[in-house]
Amino acid sequence: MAIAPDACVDAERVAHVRSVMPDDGLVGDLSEVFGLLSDPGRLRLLAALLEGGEMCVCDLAAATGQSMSAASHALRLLRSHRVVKVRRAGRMAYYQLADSHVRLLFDLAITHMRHDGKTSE
Amino acid sequence: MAIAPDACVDAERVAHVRSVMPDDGLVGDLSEVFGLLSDPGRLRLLAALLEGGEMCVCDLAAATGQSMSAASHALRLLRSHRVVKVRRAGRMAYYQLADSHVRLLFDLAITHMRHDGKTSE
DNA sequence: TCGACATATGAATAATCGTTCAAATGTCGC
DNA sequence: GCGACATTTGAACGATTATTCATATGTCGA
Repeated sequence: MAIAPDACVDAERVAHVRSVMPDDGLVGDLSEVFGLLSDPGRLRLLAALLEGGEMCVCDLAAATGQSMSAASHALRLLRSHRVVKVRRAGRMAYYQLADSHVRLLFDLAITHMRHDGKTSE
Repeated sequence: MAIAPDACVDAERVAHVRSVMPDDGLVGDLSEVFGLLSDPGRLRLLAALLEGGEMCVCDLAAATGQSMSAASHALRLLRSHRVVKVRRAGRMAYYQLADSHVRLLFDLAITHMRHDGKTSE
């Protein structure tokens, strides 16, 4: 692992940066949240819910172009992280966005990043 | 794959949602960007650069607690997506954040998400 | 109760990703 | 040029992740 060989290191600056570095908990949470948003299928689900309000799994699958099984798995992940919430009515399950930070992030990203310099290589 | 069985589907709503669904290009770019931010090591690198301004690989490795090889690999990824840029001076390589949308996203996320309701299950 | 249906789940495969080690590149001081 | 050094790179391995198929759960209408 070799955390810090003492070669070219500017010890003072490194110490300062380390002192203000967000703790492992925050970094871990952040990376998990971004991980949730790093899949096109899940992104499309969120986009659909942002537009459609409350939708059943079947409609979500159709609107996002994936199988119902895939949609269900993805929704389960999002649900376990409180990004979406479910309302059950009979044999249907209706999903909608939860008021989470993730919603804000996604909303900002999708509105702010339309048409501009690409991010790809 | 089974894109749309015509069972319980509310065809009208599905059609509408599909019509405003961001295209594959945008969705792909977005998921890539979020993917870049979904790793604790890369997140720490960005946090260090946000605080430290411009730093060499050796300092970045020390400040983020990873090997120089790991840091270099991560920086390479971030560089290829124009999230960071490099300035070379002799045998050193100095990295700093680029003025990308990713910086804005990360900045917002890290300042807005400090200490609050967890996102874990 | 029976069969069709909406959704959920588990297990298995395949693909992707992060980390590490070893080695390569290019630079500096002697 | 030689050796030490900062960084980069490639390949290999292990771990995580997405996707699929098959099946399970629970609900509705007849």
